[in-house]
This record gives sequence, structure tokens and C-alpha cells, in this order.
Amino acid sequence: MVRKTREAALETRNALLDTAELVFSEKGVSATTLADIASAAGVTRGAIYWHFKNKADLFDAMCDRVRLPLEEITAASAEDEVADPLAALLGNLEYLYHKVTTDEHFYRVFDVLFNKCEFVDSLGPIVERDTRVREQFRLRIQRIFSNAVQRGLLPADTDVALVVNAYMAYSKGILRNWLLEPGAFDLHRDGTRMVAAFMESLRTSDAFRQLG
Amino acid sequence: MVRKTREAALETRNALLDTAELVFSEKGVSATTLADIASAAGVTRGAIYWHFKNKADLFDAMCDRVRLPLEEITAASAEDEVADPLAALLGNLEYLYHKVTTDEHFYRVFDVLFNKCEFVDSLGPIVERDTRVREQFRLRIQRIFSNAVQRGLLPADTDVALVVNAYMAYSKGILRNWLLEPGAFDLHRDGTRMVAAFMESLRTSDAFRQLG
DNA sequence: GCAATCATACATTCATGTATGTATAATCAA
DNA sequence: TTGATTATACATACATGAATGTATGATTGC
Repeated sequence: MVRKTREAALETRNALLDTAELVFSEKGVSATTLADIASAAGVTRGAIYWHFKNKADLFDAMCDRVRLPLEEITAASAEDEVADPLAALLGNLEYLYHKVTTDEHFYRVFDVLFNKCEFVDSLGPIVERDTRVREQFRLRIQRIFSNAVQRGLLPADTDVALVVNAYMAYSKGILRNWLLEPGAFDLHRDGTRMVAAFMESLRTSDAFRQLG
Repeated sequence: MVRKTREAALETRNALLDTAELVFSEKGVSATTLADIASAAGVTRGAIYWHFKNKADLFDAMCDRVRLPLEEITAASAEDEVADPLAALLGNLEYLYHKVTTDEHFYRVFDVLFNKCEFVDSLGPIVERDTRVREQFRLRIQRIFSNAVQRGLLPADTDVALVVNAYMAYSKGILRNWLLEPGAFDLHRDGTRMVAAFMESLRTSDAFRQLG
């Protein structure tokens, strides 16, 4: 019983990635063996080694299925020309929160990335790319808030660097805590409320002004 | 060359825990072998198996050196009798941020706990206890904010549950992001500013009021 | 016929746990 | 005080299992 059509091969590849999400989420990345994934997917390790180089490569491919559509979304949001950059940023985040709550792939992959794997060099070039992605993300957020200051949406003496770090910590912390306890609150509704309050406080609170 | 005095034995035990912090932080918990820790500490695995049952037990003891003094601090803050519970909470968090930036043990253990280990059952009863600690923590935060509402420090229609989740996500996200990039901002100064702005926004923002 | 898509079999490495050895400190008897 | 005894604090050696990577085999589409 050996599948041969290219369609069927892609099917098993996707099934392997689906299963990897599940097993990684349950047992953690480093604790799961390739035999675990293979048996859970109803195949043997031979199938895995045919489609992927090793566990790191499989992990990488699993992340790509989430990262690629996510990059399209954030890239699609025209950053400089938009009238209200803060509202656009909040809208993007709201979409992410919505995606994580409704798309099981997003949910599991983020769960694995945040709580079920160790960000050390053993994962190969994954950590490096994550660092680069984070730098890109930081620059993008920085531009958005600077843009908001220039447009008068935020006070002129806003401490943009502080705001950027606060936003990254808050938005990520909300997602991360929800993944740990999905029943604690409604990520889409309440997460958006939290960040909306944060956006509001940028205008009202003196704590975000530059230190004299 | 075999040490024998109880003093020397405690010395090697502490040295093992110190080394475990370093190696765990560098290679991740599951990727480090007991031989790694032993050789880095200048002993053999025999020393580890004498002082600890296995890697999970060693990990547990490493966490205890941080958890125990931390519990003393939070327990020492009288919760119900304090005049301004929000200020006391902020003070506690500021102390934690201060500790993490100045005490290398706190820094490394939190780094390991947040970014260098997988919270799965393979760590034994550690995950269960972490869940219990989180529940206790949630209850404590809940009491603090409810107390603040009753004392009129926060609006009467404050959505306490939402505030609790927001505080936990924010305060933890700040710490976690700083651990990933310690150079991004000053945790003690800026982290406190961020949470102070959050506390302020609880009074001013409508987003934290209960939904009609 | 060949090449793709797996399954199977095998060799290697490696971490763990335990068993044993050993030298010294602590304890105690005389 | 001293010598013998015992438990301590490790080091060393060994057995086991398990995961990996690869090599090879088998089957089928093209």
C-alpha cells in the first residue's frame, strides 16, 4: 500500500504537518520523537524522512503554514498612507486574535511556539529568523507610532520607544496568557478591549511622555 | 579527591544549581544532559545523582531557590489592610522587576522558565504546581482589584475579571519580552512606568467598564 | 522502463539509571 | 586520645533503551 500520485503525496505531507501540530502541542517539541508523529499520522518514519530533512525541518515547515499567510496580512496593511495608523494596527491585532481563536492551525502553532518549545540554537536557523522577524516587527511598530505622533494622534512628547516596547509586551502577553488558559477570557473580544484601552491611555497618561 | 564535610557537600550542591541555571539558559532544559551540567560544574554525574533524584528534581530545586524568597515577598504584603492596594501591587511588581535586573539567579531562572523550557508533563509535577501557583496568583490579584473597587479607587462598574486578565498578561508580557531582549528597555524603570500607566487607565478608560 | 513514495531493517550514538568502588569525615568505643 | 567502624560524598563502570539517520526494499504511477 504505497501512495504514488503527487496529490496523495501532498496529502500525506499535510497530514504529517497536522499531526505534528497536535503532538508537539501535547508533548512539547523536544519530547516528541519522529516515531510519535509518524505513528499518530498512520505512517512510518520513512514518510517523514522523505518529505522533511529532520525534526527541525518539519518544525520549520509547520511554522511556515502559519507565518506565510500572516505575513501577507501585515504586509497588506498599507502603513504610511493610512489615515489612522493606530486604528489600523488595532485592526490587524484584532484579526490575529480572531484568527487564533477560530483557526485551529493558528491556535496550535502559536501554542507550540509560545509554550511548547525552547528557543535555543538546537532548532537550527529558526531562532535567528525569529530574531530577524522580531526586529522587522519592531521597526514596523515604531514607524506606526511615530507616524501617529506626526499626525497629532499622539502627544508630541510621546516616548515612542517606550510605547513600542509596551505594545509588543502587552499584545504578545495577552495572546500568550490566553493560550495557556483559553477559558480565562475571550481573546477576540476582551483582548481587543485591553489593547484599545492601551491605545487610549497613550493619549491620556503622562507615564508615556518622555522623561524630563 | 573526594569532599566529605557537610559544608563542602552543600557547596557542590549549590554549584550544581548555579551551573544548571547557566547551562539550561544556554542550551534549553530538555537539550541539556546531566553530563553537561556535571562537566560544566567540574564533577561527574555521580554528584548530581547523589544530591538529586533526576533532572526534573534538579530543575525543581533550581526553581525553589527563586520561588521561596519570592513567596515570602508577596506573602509579606498585607493585602486586605493596606490603604492603597493598587499602589502596593505596583510596588510588589516593581520589586520583582528590580530583583530580576539585579539578581542573576532571578534573571536566569525566569529566563529558563519563560523561554528555555517546555511546560509539558515530562517535567513531572512541576506543571501542576505552576498551575496551582497561577490560580493562587489570580485569586490574589482578583482580591486586590475587587478591594480597590470597594474602596472607591476604581469605578464601581469596573470589569474586574477583565482587569485581572489584563494585568496578568501585561505584567508578565513585559517581563517575558525583556528577558528575550534585555537591552530593549530598562525593566525596572520603564516596566514600572508601563504598569503605572495601566493602573491609571483603569480609572480613565471606558474599555474596562462592564459591558452593558 | 524509471522514478516517485513510502516501509522496513540496520547501525550508531547517546542519555539515563544503577551498581559498585573509594576515600574521607564523623562517630564512637576503649 | 586513638583506633576502628560507619556513613557520607562522590567517581567510575556498566547495562539498558531509545532516538536518530541511512540504507535498502517494495510498490505503483508515468
